[in-house]
Amino acid sequence: MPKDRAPTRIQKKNRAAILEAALNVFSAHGFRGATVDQIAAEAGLSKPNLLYYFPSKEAIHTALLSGLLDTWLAPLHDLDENGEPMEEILSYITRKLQMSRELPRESRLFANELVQGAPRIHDALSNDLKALVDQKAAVLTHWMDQGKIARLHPHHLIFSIWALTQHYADFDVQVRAILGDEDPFEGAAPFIDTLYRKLLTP
Amino acid sequence: MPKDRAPTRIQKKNRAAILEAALNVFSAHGFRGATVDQIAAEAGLSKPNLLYYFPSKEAIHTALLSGLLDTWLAPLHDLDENGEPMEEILSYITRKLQMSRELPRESRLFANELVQGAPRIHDALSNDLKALVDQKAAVLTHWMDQGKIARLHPHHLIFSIWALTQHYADFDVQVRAILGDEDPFEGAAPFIDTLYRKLLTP
DNA sequence: CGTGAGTTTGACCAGATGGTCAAATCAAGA
DNA sequence: TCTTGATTTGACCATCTGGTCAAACTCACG
Repeated sequence: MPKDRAPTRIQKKNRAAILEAALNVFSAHGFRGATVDQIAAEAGLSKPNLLYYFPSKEAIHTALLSGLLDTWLAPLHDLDENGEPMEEILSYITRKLQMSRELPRESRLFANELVQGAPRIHDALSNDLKALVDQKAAVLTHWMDQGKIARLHPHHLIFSIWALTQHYADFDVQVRAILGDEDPFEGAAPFIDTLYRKLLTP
Repeated sequence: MPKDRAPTRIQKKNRAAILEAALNVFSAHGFRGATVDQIAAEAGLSKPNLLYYFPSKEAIHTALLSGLLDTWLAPLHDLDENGEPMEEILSYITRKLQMSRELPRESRLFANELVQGAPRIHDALSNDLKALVDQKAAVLTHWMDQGKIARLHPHHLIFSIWALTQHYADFDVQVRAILGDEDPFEGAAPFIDTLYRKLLTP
Protein backbone atom coordinates (compact mmCIF):
# COMPACT_ATOMS: atom_id res chain seq x y z
CA MET A 1 0.00 0.00 0.00
CA PRO A 2 1.28 3.46 -0.83
CA LYS A 3 2.58 5.52 2.08
CA ASP A 4 0.83 8.49 3.61
CA ARG A 5 2.29 11.02 1.18
CA ALA A 6 0.63 13.07 -1.49
CA PRO A 7 -0.83 10.74 -4.14
CA THR A 8 1.32 10.21 -7.20
CA ARG A 9 0.11 10.67 -10.76
CA ILE A 10 -0.33 6.91 -11.07
CA GLN A 11 -2.20 6.62 -7.80
CA LYS A 12 -4.66 9.29 -8.83
CA LYS A 13 -5.28 7.68 -12.19
CA ASN A 14 -5.70 4.15 -10.84
CA ARG A 15 -7.85 5.08 -7.88
CA ALA A 16 -10.16 6.98 -10.19
CA ALA A 17 -10.27 4.10 -12.65
CA ILE A 18 -11.10 1.67 -9.87
CA LEU A 19 -13.93 3.79 -8.49
CA GLU A 20 -15.34 4.31 -11.96
CA ALA A 21 -15.23 0.58 -12.66
CA ALA A 22 -16.65 -0.21 -9.23
CA LEU A 23 -19.56 2.14 -9.86
CA ASN A 24 -20.36 0.25 -13.03
CA VAL A 25 -20.15 -3.15 -11.45
CA PHE A 26 -21.70 -2.49 -8.03
CA SER A 27 -24.61 -0.56 -9.49
CA ALA A 28 -25.35 -3.32 -11.97
CA HIS A 29 -24.96 -6.34 -9.69
CA GLY A 30 -25.10 -5.16 -6.09
CA PHE A 31 -22.35 -5.67 -3.56
CA ARG A 32 -22.59 -9.44 -3.32
CA GLY A 33 -23.10 -9.86 -7.03
CA ALA A 34 -20.00 -7.90 -7.94
CA THR A 35 -16.63 -9.62 -8.04
CA VAL A 36 -13.23 -8.09 -7.46
CA ASP A 37 -11.98 -9.68 -10.68
CA GLN A 38 -14.77 -7.99 -12.61
CA ILE A 39 -13.95 -4.59 -11.17
CA ALA A 40 -10.25 -5.08 -11.75
CA ALA A 41 -10.79 -6.13 -15.35
CA GLU A 42 -13.04 -3.15 -16.02
CA ALA A 43 -10.45 -0.85 -14.46
CA GLY A 44 -7.72 -2.39 -16.59
CA LEU A 45 -5.80 -3.76 -13.62
CA SER A 46 -4.95 -7.19 -12.27
CA LYS A 47 -6.73 -8.23 -9.10
CA PRO A 48 -3.65 -8.02 -6.85
CA ASN A 49 -2.89 -4.65 -8.34
CA LEU A 50 -6.36 -3.42 -7.50
CA LEU A 51 -5.98 -4.70 -3.96
CA TYR A 52 -2.79 -2.68 -3.76
CA TYR A 53 -4.92 0.47 -3.90
CA PHE A 54 -7.86 -0.65 -1.78
CA PRO A 55 -7.48 -3.16 1.03
CA SER A 56 -10.70 -5.04 0.26
CA LYS A 57 -13.84 -5.22 -1.81
CA GLU A 58 -15.72 -3.73 1.11
CA ALA A 59 -13.33 -0.77 1.21
CA ILE A 60 -13.99 0.03 -2.44
CA HIS A 61 -17.71 -0.08 -1.85
CA THR A 62 -17.48 2.14 1.20
CA ALA A 63 -15.25 4.64 -0.58
CA LEU A 64 -17.73 4.78 -3.45
CA LEU A 65 -20.79 5.27 -1.30
CA SER A 66 -19.36 7.90 0.99
CA GLY A 67 -17.76 9.69 -1.95
CA LEU A 68 -21.07 9.87 -3.77
CA LEU A 69 -23.38 10.64 -0.90
CA ASP A 70 -22.66 14.36 -1.03
CA THR A 71 -23.26 14.50 -4.77
CA TRP A 72 -26.43 12.60 -4.27
CA LEU A 73 -27.83 14.91 -1.62
CA ALA A 74 -26.58 18.17 -3.11
CA PRO A 75 -29.90 19.09 -4.76
CA LEU A 76 -31.79 18.81 -1.49
CA HIS A 77 -29.02 20.64 0.28
CA ASP A 78 -29.41 23.49 -2.18
CA LEU A 79 -33.11 23.95 -1.46
CA ASP A 80 -33.05 27.59 -0.36
CA GLU A 81 -35.33 28.66 2.45
CA ASN A 82 -35.06 32.25 1.25
CA GLY A 83 -36.10 31.48 -2.30
CA GLU A 84 -39.56 31.51 -3.81
CA PRO A 85 -41.20 28.30 -2.43
CA MET A 86 -42.86 26.91 -5.54
CA GLU A 87 -39.88 27.78 -7.66
CA GLU A 88 -37.43 26.23 -5.21
CA ILE A 89 -39.32 22.97 -5.01
CA LEU A 90 -39.88 22.65 -8.74
CA SER A 91 -36.23 23.37 -9.35
CA TYR A 92 -35.28 20.72 -6.79
CA ILE A 93 -37.48 18.25 -8.62
CA THR A 94 -35.97 19.15 -11.95
CA ARG A 95 -32.48 18.63 -10.61
CA LYS A 96 -33.41 15.28 -9.10
CA LEU A 97 -34.95 14.09 -12.32
CA GLN A 98 -31.90 15.27 -14.20
CA MET A 99 -29.75 13.22 -11.87
CA SER A 100 -31.82 10.16 -12.63
CA ARG A 101 -31.14 10.74 -16.30
CA GLU A 102 -27.48 11.61 -16.04
CA LEU A 103 -26.36 9.56 -13.05
CA PRO A 104 -28.47 6.41 -13.16
CA ARG A 105 -25.58 4.28 -11.93
CA GLU A 106 -25.32 6.31 -8.77
CA SER A 107 -29.04 6.01 -8.22
CA ARG A 108 -28.96 2.26 -8.66
CA LEU A 109 -25.94 1.96 -6.40
CA PHE A 110 -27.95 3.46 -3.56
CA ALA A 111 -31.09 1.60 -4.57
CA ASN A 112 -29.27 -1.70 -4.38
CA GLU A 113 -28.01 -0.85 -0.96
CA LEU A 114 -31.35 0.40 0.35
CA VAL A 115 -33.49 -2.40 -0.95
CA GLN A 116 -31.30 -4.88 0.86
CA GLY A 117 -31.63 -3.08 4.14
CA ALA A 118 -28.73 -0.66 3.80
CA PRO A 119 -26.36 -2.85 5.84
CA ARG A 120 -23.41 -0.61 5.03
CA ILE A 121 -24.93 2.86 5.25
CA HIS A 122 -27.47 2.54 7.99
CA ASP A 123 -25.64 5.07 10.13
CA ALA A 124 -25.47 7.71 7.44
CA LEU A 125 -29.22 7.36 6.97
CA SER A 126 -30.28 7.85 10.57
CA ASN A 127 -27.72 10.57 11.20
CA ASP A 128 -26.67 12.76 8.27
CA LEU A 129 -29.63 12.07 6.01
CA LYS A 130 -32.24 12.32 8.74
CA ALA A 131 -30.77 15.62 9.92
CA LEU A 132 -30.80 17.08 6.43
CA VAL A 133 -34.32 15.92 5.71
CA ASP A 134 -35.64 17.15 9.05
CA GLN A 135 -34.10 20.54 8.41
CA LYS A 136 -35.60 20.86 4.95
CA ALA A 137 -38.92 19.54 6.20
CA ALA A 138 -38.94 22.42 8.64
CA VAL A 139 -38.42 24.83 5.75
CA LEU A 140 -41.33 23.26 3.90
CA THR A 141 -43.51 23.50 6.99
CA HIS A 142 -42.59 27.15 7.32
CA TRP A 143 -43.70 27.78 3.74
CA MET A 144 -46.94 25.97 4.47
CA ASP A 145 -47.49 28.12 7.57
CA GLN A 146 -47.05 31.17 5.40
CA GLY A 147 -49.62 29.83 2.98
CA LYS A 148 -47.11 29.80 0.15
CA ILE A 149 -47.71 26.15 -0.64
CA ALA A 150 -50.45 23.66 0.21
CA ARG A 151 -50.29 22.03 3.62
CA LEU A 152 -48.99 18.48 3.37
CA HIS A 153 -46.90 16.11 5.42
CA PRO A 154 -43.43 17.54 4.65
CA HIS A 155 -41.53 14.26 5.00
CA HIS A 156 -43.88 12.41 2.72
CA LEU A 157 -43.65 15.27 0.28
CA ILE A 158 -39.91 14.72 0.11
CA PHE A 159 -40.34 10.95 -0.13
CA SER A 160 -42.72 11.43 -3.03
CA ILE A 161 -40.14 13.48 -4.91
CA TRP A 162 -37.49 10.84 -4.34
CA ALA A 163 -39.84 8.06 -5.38
CA LEU A 164 -41.06 9.74 -8.54
CA THR A 165 -37.67 10.85 -9.79
CA GLN A 166 -35.49 7.91 -8.80
CA HIS A 167 -38.02 5.44 -10.16
CA TYR A 168 -36.87 6.34 -13.67
CA ALA A 169 -33.25 5.48 -12.90
CA ASP A 170 -33.73 2.51 -10.61
CA PHE A 171 -36.42 0.73 -12.60
CA ASP A 172 -35.24 1.92 -15.97
CA VAL A 173 -35.60 -1.52 -17.58
CA GLN A 174 -39.22 -1.78 -16.57
CA VAL A 175 -40.03 1.73 -17.72
CA ARG A 176 -38.37 1.18 -21.07
CA ALA A 177 -39.94 -2.25 -21.53
CA ILE A 178 -43.34 -0.60 -21.23
CA LEU A 179 -42.71 2.64 -23.10
CA GLY A 180 -40.93 0.99 -26.01
CA ASP A 181 -39.13 3.58 -28.11
CA GLU A 182 -40.49 6.58 -26.26
CA ASP A 183 -37.89 8.44 -24.18
CA PRO A 184 -38.92 8.05 -20.54
CA PHE A 185 -37.71 11.48 -19.48
CA GLU A 186 -39.45 13.25 -22.31
CA GLY A 187 -42.78 12.38 -20.74
CA ALA A 188 -41.70 12.22 -17.12
CA ALA A 189 -40.48 15.80 -16.84
CA PRO A 190 -43.75 17.54 -17.77
CA PHE A 191 -45.80 14.93 -15.92
CA ILE A 192 -43.97 15.40 -12.65
CA ASP A 193 -43.89 19.17 -13.08
CA THR A 194 -47.64 19.27 -13.58
CA LEU A 195 -48.17 16.94 -10.67
CA TYR A 196 -46.34 19.14 -8.19
CA ARG A 197 -47.80 22.37 -9.48
CA LYS A 198 -51.26 21.00 -8.83
CA LEU A 199 -50.30 19.43 -5.55
CA LEU A 200 -48.51 22.40 -4.07
CA THR A 201 -50.82 25.18 -5.16
CA PRO A 202 -52.62 26.15 -1.95
CA MET B 1 -36.97 -35.93 -7.87
CA PRO B 2 -40.59 -36.94 -7.25
CA LYS B 3 -42.44 -38.44 -10.15
CA ASP B 4 -45.13 -36.76 -12.17
CA ARG B 5 -47.95 -37.79 -9.88
CA ALA B 6 -50.13 -35.77 -7.58
CA PRO B 7 -47.97 -34.12 -4.90
CA THR B 8 -47.83 -35.94 -1.59
CA ARG B 9 -48.52 -34.28 1.74
CA ILE B 10 -44.79 -34.00 2.37
CA GLN B 11 -44.12 -32.53 -1.07
CA LYS B 12 -46.74 -29.86 -0.56
CA LYS B 13 -45.40 -28.93 2.84
CA ASN B 14 -41.76 -28.81 1.79
CA ARG B 15 -42.28 -26.98 -1.46
CA ALA B 16 -44.28 -24.35 0.38
CA ALA B 17 -41.62 -24.07 3.09
CA ILE B 18 -38.91 -23.67 0.47
CA LEU B 19 -40.74 -20.94 -1.41
CA GLU B 20 -41.50 -19.13 1.81
CA ALA B 21 -37.86 -19.32 2.88
CA ALA B 22 -36.68 -18.33 -0.59
CA LEU B 23 -38.92 -15.28 -0.51
CA ASN B 24 -37.29 -14.20 2.73
CA VAL B 25 -33.76 -14.75 1.53
CA PHE B 26 -34.02 -13.56 -2.07
CA SER B 27 -35.91 -10.41 -1.14
CA ALA B 28 -33.36 -9.55 1.51
CA HIS B 29 -30.17 -10.32 -0.40
CA GLY B 30 -31.00 -10.52 -4.09
CA PHE B 31 -30.41 -13.55 -6.27
CA ARG B 32 -26.65 -13.50 -6.17
CA GLY B 33 -26.52 -12.60 -2.51
CA ALA B 34 -28.72 -15.49 -1.47
CA THR B 35 -27.23 -18.92 -0.87
CA VAL B 36 -28.91 -22.27 -1.21
CA ASP B 37 -27.67 -23.21 2.26
CA GLN B 38 -29.36 -20.15 3.70
CA ILE B 39 -32.67 -20.97 2.05
CA ALA B 40 -32.43 -24.60 3.07
CA ALA B 41 -31.68 -23.69 6.69
CA GLU B 42 -34.58 -21.26 6.79
CA ALA B 43 -36.87 -23.90 5.33
CA GLY B 44 -35.67 -26.41 7.90
CA LEU B 45 -34.14 -28.72 5.32
CA SER B 46 -30.68 -29.85 4.38
CA LYS B 47 -29.24 -28.52 1.14
CA PRO B 48 -29.42 -31.83 -0.74
CA ASN B 49 -32.95 -32.26 0.50
CA LEU B 50 -33.90 -28.86 -0.84
CA LEU B 51 -32.33 -29.72 -4.17
CA TYR B 52 -34.50 -32.82 -4.23
CA TYR B 53 -37.52 -30.54 -4.63
CA PHE B 54 -36.05 -27.91 -6.93
CA PRO B 55 -33.34 -28.74 -9.45
CA SER B 56 -31.36 -25.53 -8.87
CA LYS B 57 -31.19 -22.18 -7.15
CA GLU B 58 -32.30 -20.56 -10.38
CA ALA B 59 -35.36 -22.82 -10.51
CA ILE B 60 -36.45 -21.71 -7.05
CA HIS B 61 -36.08 -18.09 -8.02
CA THR B 62 -38.01 -18.54 -11.23
CA ALA B 63 -40.77 -20.45 -9.48
CA LEU B 64 -41.06 -17.67 -6.92
CA LEU B 65 -41.16 -14.85 -9.43
CA SER B 66 -43.63 -16.40 -11.80
CA GLY B 67 -45.78 -17.57 -8.91
CA LEU B 68 -45.95 -14.07 -7.48
CA LEU B 69 -46.29 -12.04 -10.65
CA ASP B 70 -50.04 -12.56 -10.82
CA THR B 71 -50.52 -11.55 -7.20
CA TRP B 72 -48.39 -8.53 -7.84
CA LEU B 73 -50.34 -7.32 -10.83
CA ALA B 74 -53.78 -8.25 -9.57
CA PRO B 75 -54.69 -4.74 -8.36
CA LEU B 76 -53.98 -3.21 -11.76
CA HIS B 77 -55.79 -6.07 -13.42
CA ASP B 78 -58.83 -5.28 -11.31
CA LEU B 79 -59.02 -1.67 -12.46
CA ASP B 80 -62.49 -1.68 -13.91
CA GLU B 81 -63.16 0.35 -17.03
CA ASN B 82 -66.87 0.37 -16.19
CA GLY B 83 -66.37 1.75 -12.70
CA GLU B 84 -66.36 5.34 -11.56
CA PRO B 85 -62.96 6.67 -12.75
CA MET B 86 -61.78 8.58 -9.71
CA GLU B 87 -63.03 5.89 -7.39
CA GLU B 88 -61.38 3.12 -9.42
CA ILE B 89 -58.02 4.83 -9.47
CA LEU B 90 -58.03 5.76 -5.81
CA SER B 91 -59.02 2.23 -4.92
CA TYR B 92 -56.19 0.88 -7.08
CA ILE B 93 -53.77 3.15 -5.23
CA THR B 94 -55.09 2.05 -1.88
CA ARG B 95 -54.64 -1.59 -2.81
CA LYS B 96 -51.12 -0.98 -4.05
CA LEU B 97 -50.16 0.83 -0.88
CA GLN B 98 -51.70 -1.94 1.16
CA MET B 99 -49.55 -4.43 -0.71
CA SER B 100 -46.47 -2.43 0.17
CA ARG B 101 -47.43 -2.70 3.79
CA GLU B 102 -48.51 -6.32 3.80
CA LEU B 103 -46.23 -7.83 1.19
CA PRO B 104 -42.98 -5.87 1.41
CA ARG B 105 -40.90 -8.97 0.70
CA GLU B 106 -42.63 -9.49 -2.60
CA SER B 107 -42.06 -5.86 -3.50
CA ARG B 108 -38.38 -6.08 -2.67
CA LEU B 109 -38.05 -9.33 -4.57
CA PHE B 110 -39.14 -7.57 -7.74
CA ALA B 111 -37.21 -4.42 -6.85
CA ASN B 112 -34.00 -6.40 -6.52
CA GLU B 113 -34.59 -7.99 -9.87
CA LEU B 114 -35.51 -4.75 -11.63
CA VAL B 115 -32.74 -2.60 -10.25
CA GLN B 116 -30.21 -5.09 -11.57
CA GLY B 117 -31.64 -5.01 -15.04
CA ALA B 118 -34.26 -7.76 -14.66
CA PRO B 119 -32.03 -10.42 -16.23
CA ARG B 120 -34.49 -13.15 -15.35
CA ILE B 121 -37.84 -11.52 -16.09
CA HIS B 122 -37.13 -9.30 -19.03
CA ASP B 123 -39.53 -11.23 -21.22
CA ALA B 124 -42.41 -10.98 -18.80
CA LEU B 125 -41.91 -7.22 -18.69
CA SER B 126 -41.98 -6.53 -22.40
CA ASN B 127 -44.77 -9.02 -23.06
CA ASP B 128 -47.29 -9.63 -20.27
CA LEU B 129 -46.65 -6.50 -18.27
CA LYS B 130 -46.49 -4.17 -21.26
CA ALA B 131 -49.73 -5.60 -22.61
CA LEU B 132 -51.52 -5.14 -19.32
CA VAL B 133 -50.24 -1.61 -18.84
CA ASP B 134 -51.05 -0.59 -22.40
CA GLN B 135 -54.57 -1.90 -21.98
CA LYS B 136 -55.14 -0.03 -18.73
CA ALA B 137 -53.50 3.07 -20.16
CA ALA B 138 -56.13 2.97 -22.87
CA VAL B 139 -58.83 2.89 -20.20
CA LEU B 140 -57.29 5.90 -18.51
CA THR B 141 -57.10 7.74 -21.81
CA HIS B 142 -60.74 6.96 -22.42
CA TRP B 143 -61.66 8.47 -19.06
CA MET B 144 -59.61 11.54 -19.92
CA ASP B 145 -61.38 11.86 -23.24
CA GLN B 146 -64.67 11.79 -21.37
CA GLY B 147 -63.42 14.55 -19.11
CA LYS B 148 -63.83 12.34 -16.04
CA ILE B 149 -60.23 12.85 -14.93
CA ALA B 150 -57.52 15.35 -15.81
CA ARG B 151 -55.58 14.75 -19.00
CA LEU B 152 -52.15 13.33 -18.26
CA HIS B 153 -49.71 10.92 -19.84
CA PRO B 154 -51.39 7.62 -18.86
CA HIS B 155 -48.22 5.55 -18.69
CA HIS B 156 -46.47 8.04 -16.47
CA LEU B 157 -49.58 8.20 -14.32
CA ILE B 158 -49.27 4.47 -13.74
CA PHE B 159 -45.53 4.74 -13.14
CA SER B 160 -46.14 7.42 -10.56
CA ILE B 161 -48.51 5.17 -8.65
CA TRP B 162 -46.00 2.35 -8.68
CA ALA B 163 -43.20 4.66 -7.61
CA LEU B 164 -45.10 6.27 -4.76
CA THR B 165 -46.52 3.11 -3.31
CA GLN B 166 -43.62 0.70 -3.76
CA HIS B 167 -41.17 3.23 -2.40
CA TYR B 168 -42.48 2.49 1.08
CA ALA B 169 -41.76 -1.22 0.77
CA ASP B 170 -38.55 -1.12 -1.25
CA PHE B 171 -36.83 1.65 0.64
CA ASP B 172 -38.41 0.91 3.97
CA VAL B 173 -35.13 1.26 5.90
CA GLN B 174 -34.58 4.75 4.57
CA VAL B 175 -38.12 5.85 5.25
CA ARG B 176 -37.99 4.51 8.79
CA ALA B 177 -34.55 5.96 9.45
CA ILE B 178 -35.97 9.39 8.65
CA LEU B 179 -39.40 9.10 10.23
CA GLY B 180 -38.18 7.55 13.46
CA ASP B 181 -41.07 6.13 15.43
CA GLU B 182 -43.78 7.43 13.16
CA ASP B 183 -45.55 4.73 11.16
CA PRO B 184 -44.75 5.34 7.49
CA PHE B 185 -48.12 4.20 6.21
CA GLU B 186 -50.07 6.31 8.65
CA GLY B 187 -48.82 9.40 6.86
CA ALA B 188 -48.37 7.95 3.40
CA ALA B 189 -51.97 6.87 2.88
CA PRO B 190 -53.60 10.29 3.28
CA PHE B 191 -50.71 12.02 1.52
CA ILE B 192 -50.97 9.88 -1.58
CA ASP B 193 -54.74 10.02 -1.55
CA THR B 194 -54.68 13.82 -1.43
CA LEU B 195 -52.06 13.92 -4.14
CA TYR B 196 -54.10 11.94 -6.63
CA ARG B 197 -57.35 13.68 -5.82
CA LYS B 198 -55.73 17.00 -6.67
CA LEU B 199 -53.90 15.61 -9.67
CA LEU B 200 -56.81 13.82 -11.24
CA THR B 201 -59.55 16.35 -10.69
CA PRO B 202 -60.09 17.86 -14.15
C1' DC C 1 -46.24 -56.67 8.36
C1' DG C 2 -43.63 -56.11 3.87
C1' DT C 3 -42.43 -53.67 0.03
C1' DG C 4 -41.62 -50.25 -3.19
C1' DA C 5 -41.82 -45.51 -3.88
C1' DG C 6 -40.85 -41.29 -1.69
C1' DT C 7 -37.61 -38.77 1.31
C1' DT C 8 -33.36 -37.54 3.67
C1' DT C 9 -28.53 -37.23 4.44
C1' DG C 10 -23.28 -37.36 4.83
C1' DA C 11 -19.58 -37.20 2.01
C1' DC C 12 -17.89 -35.29 -1.74
C1' DC C 13 -16.57 -32.33 -5.96
C1' DA C 14 -15.35 -28.53 -9.11
C1' DG C 15 -15.26 -23.95 -9.79
C1' DA C 16 -15.54 -19.28 -8.11
C1' DT C 17 -14.03 -15.83 -5.04
C1' DG C 18 -11.65 -12.68 -1.72
C1' DG C 19 -7.35 -12.09 -0.39
C1' DT C 20 -1.91 -12.81 0.34
C1' DC C 21 2.97 -12.67 -0.78
C1' DA C 22 7.51 -12.59 -2.45
C1' DA C 23 9.65 -11.44 -6.35
C1' DA C 24 10.03 -8.62 -10.42
C1' DT C 25 9.55 -4.23 -12.74
C1' DC C 26 9.11 0.71 -13.13
C1' DA C 27 9.66 5.71 -12.26
C1' DA C 28 11.61 9.82 -10.58
C1' DG C 29 14.75 12.51 -8.02
C1' DA C 30 19.66 13.03 -6.44
C1' DT D 1 22.96 6.70 -13.92
C1' DC D 2 21.83 4.93 -9.70
C1' DT D 3 19.02 4.19 -5.98
C1' DT D 4 14.94 3.78 -3.58
C1' DG D 5 10.26 3.70 -3.07
C1' DA D 6 6.17 2.89 -5.91
C1' DT D 7 3.89 -0.36 -8.78
C1' DT D 8 2.77 -4.75 -10.86
C1' DT D 9 2.34 -9.61 -11.22
C1' DG D 10 2.16 -14.86 -11.13
C1' DA D 11 1.48 -18.27 -8.04
C1' DC D 12 -0.90 -19.52 -4.38
C1' DC D 13 -4.43 -20.29 -0.49
C1' DA D 14 -8.66 -20.92 2.31
C1' DT D 15 -13.24 -20.56 2.05
C1' DC D 16 -17.62 -20.51 0.02
C1' DT D 17 -20.95 -22.16 -3.06
C1' DG D 18 -23.93 -24.71 -6.26
C1' DG D 19 -24.58 -29.12 -7.16
C1' DT D 20 -24.07 -34.62 -7.18
C1' DC D 21 -24.57 -39.30 -5.52
C1' DA D 22 -25.11 -43.54 -3.37
C1' DA D 23 -26.69 -45.17 0.69
C1' DA D 24 -29.95 -44.98 4.38
C1' DC D 25 -34.31 -44.15 6.10
C1' DT D 26 -39.50 -43.40 6.20
C1' DC D 27 -44.09 -43.70 4.80
C1' DA D 28 -48.35 -45.39 2.76
C1' DC D 29 -50.73 -49.06 1.32
C1' DG D 30 -51.86 -53.81 -0.11
